[in-house]
Parts: sequence; structure tokens; C-alpha cells
Amino acid sequence: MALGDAILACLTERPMTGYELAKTFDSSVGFFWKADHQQIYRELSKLRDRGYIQGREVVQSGKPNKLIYTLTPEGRTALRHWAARPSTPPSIKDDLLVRLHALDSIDIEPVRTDLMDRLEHHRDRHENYERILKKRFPEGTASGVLDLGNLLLLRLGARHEQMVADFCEEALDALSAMSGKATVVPLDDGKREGKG
Amino acid sequence: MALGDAILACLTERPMTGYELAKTFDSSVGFFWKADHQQIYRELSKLRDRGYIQGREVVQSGKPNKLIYTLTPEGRTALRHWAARPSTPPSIKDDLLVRLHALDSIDIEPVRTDLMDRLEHHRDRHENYERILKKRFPEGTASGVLDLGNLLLLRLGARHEQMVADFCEEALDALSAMSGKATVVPLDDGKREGKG
DNA sequence: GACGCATATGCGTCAATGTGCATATGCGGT
DNA sequence: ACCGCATATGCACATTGACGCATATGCGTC
Repeated sequence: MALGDAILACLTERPMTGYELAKTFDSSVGFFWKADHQQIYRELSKLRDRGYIQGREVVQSGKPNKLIYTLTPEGRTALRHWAARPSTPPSIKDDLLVRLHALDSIDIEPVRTDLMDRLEHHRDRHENYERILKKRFPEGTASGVLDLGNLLLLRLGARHEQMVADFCEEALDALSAMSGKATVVPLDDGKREGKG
Repeated sequence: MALGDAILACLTERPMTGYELAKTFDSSVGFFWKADHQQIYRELSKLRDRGYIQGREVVQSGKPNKLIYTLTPEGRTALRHWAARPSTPPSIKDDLLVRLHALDSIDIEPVRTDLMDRLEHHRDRHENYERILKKRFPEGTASGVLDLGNLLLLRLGARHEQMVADFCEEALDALSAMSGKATVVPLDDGKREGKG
């Protein structure tokens, strides 16, 4: 359960509610791990059942009561054990790559617009990383172990986004140069299948 | 169904059996998309049910009969429609990053050995990409649209692996420099939970 | 006052993925 | 004779993920 461990990792920083965790997974951690609130609440229940976290209810008026989750000693141990296991390099699983693999059997134009969108997306994220880096690590050095982890994380993120952005640019250039040779037959058949 | 589309993309090259597809997803396409044979057979059944591929049985003696799958015109159309939709940038979801995020709450030593393993892994893959690039594209240019897609793919793969390898090296250096400050308490409690 | 938005939790369903197991046989090694 | 390996297909179960929907209310705005 990778998401569960990611949640435990977040809770090492400070106790949080499901709602706060969902926001975390939508911003900072979300840069490399996406999870919506339903996924997080479900995982929190599991972690609680296993005794890895403890929920403390905070009564509120006007809003549903909060459940602030704290890591238990068992949870900390579980996280340490998980972190002591070798990680498995994930595969990229980017639709764009599949399209490139079958580039001669599909229409180029949509791929071009897709690449342009992706270029913008990855540039935005790159700027975001750089901004956070400059703000949190103006010296480019980390003081403690926690800081070091986050500094490395941000650097990896920044480089990754820049690399993909550069790739999109290069791919667009190459497609432009090639566009004369391609046989472009637009999709014009009316029917469409649901989403598969 | 992303895997289904990846399979359709593979079948544009030539008709294949499930077994051949499994091998493909373990080598070339497997560099960015992992799928074992069970997943592939299951997906092939679905694609056949939808009429996107057609299976031709080849009787064999000694071995189970082959089922060579060919793209139908409907399958080609479905692939083109899928490829015309915008792609969604995937998240990285690397366990290693989660560990870095909680670096002060876990043991550093296993992370170091993990980083060393990963460094070797990514270097191997990088060399692999470079080797294929040199072999298939000695000039560094593509002749047709299909070639262009594969050239771009290989270049992205090579850069990605190099970047991650560099990152591992840098992280190892940083951890070494930091190692004096870290409080290293080895894991010695006997009990272990199953796998989570 | 109706509408959207933020706060805060959760259920249900289906698709996608991962892991283990089962079947059937020839071929080469020990 | 037995073992492992390659060929070739597939089922069953569990986990993970994506998506929609439901509940409950204060606060600002149109």
C-alpha cells in the first residue's frame, strides 16, 4: 500500500485531518503523487484499523466534526520498516509516449496541440518548483535531514519538468520539419465511442 | 483503458500473439510501460469483444495453439480517436520520493543502499537507450514519421534515465555530507508485518 | 433568497492493475 | 526419471484508482 505509506510520511510532519491531507496531496506532495479525498479517507480508515494512526475528534459547530489523525508508535515503526525496503523504479505510463510509438498510424495535428498544452503545463510546474526552491532554499543548501530530503525532492521535480518541457519543444520542432511528408487525413466520421 | 490502447498501438506495427505482446511489453515498450502477460491476455479479450482486434488461430502441435491478433479497421479508428484526445500528464509515484519527503523519520542507511541500486539501474537503462539509439539512428535523424516517433521516444528515455541517475548520485553525495548530523538508530525489533 | 464556495466526512461502483495459480508439452541437462 | 526452461494461454482474488453522489452548514455575492 503505497498511498498509505505516503500518508504516514505526511503525518510525520504534523497531525492532520483528512481534509488537510487531501489539500497536501493536491499541492506539495501532489507534484509527484496524486490522490483525491475519497482515496485518502478510505486509506485513513485502513490505517486506523491497523493501529498505525489515531483519530482525535474535535467537535465543531456549523461544520462536521474534525478527525485529527496522529501517527502512533506502531505507525512510525511501520513507516520505518517500509522505508527500509528497496524501492521499485516505477514506469512512466504516459499516454503521449504510446502515441509517439504509433505516430504513423494516428493523426499528427492533435498530437501537436497536445504537445503544446503539455509544454505549457510542464513549464508552469517548472517555474513553480523554481519559485519554491528560491523561497525555501535561497542558499541552495539544507540545514537538516528533513530539509535535505525536501531540497532534493524539489530539485528532482524541477529538473524533471524542465526535461519534459524541453522534450515537448524538440518534438514540436521535429514534427514541424516532418509535417510536409506526413499524410494527414482528418478524422471526420461522426460516430464516437464513450471513452475507451 | 490505457493499456488497451497501448496494445492497439503495438499491433499497428504487425499482428502479434499475446505471448509476443508480453515480450514486447517486457523489452521495448516496457521501458515506459510495464504489463505482465496476464494483464495483456485479459485486455486482449476485451479488445476482441469490442471488435477492435481479430484473433486468427494457428494450430500447433506440442504447444497450445497460437492466437495471432490483427487490428480491425474499427480498432484502427478507435486508436486514432483515442490519440486525438488530449493526454493527461501522469504523476511520478516513486516510493523513493516519499521516503525523501520523510527523510528525518526513517533510517538513512537503507535509503543509501536503495539509492545505489537505483543509480546502477538507471545507468544500465541509460546505456541501453544510448546503444539502441546508436544502432537504429546512427545519424541522429529520422526518415519517416514512425521513425521520428521512436527516435523521440528513445531520446526522452535516455534523458530521463540520465537525469534520475544524476539525481541518485547527487542525493548520495548529499547524504554522505549530512551523515554525521543524522541520528541513526538501527531497526532491531524482531517483529515484522506482512507487506504493508 | 438562491447560488456557489469552503469546510469536513464518507459511500458505492467500476475500471485498471498486481499477484498467485493452473494447464499443456517438447527439449535439453543431470 | 526428474528438473527447469521456453512456449502459449488463461482464471481468480485483492488492491488501487477514478468518478459520481450524499450530507451538513456558514459566508459572501448577485
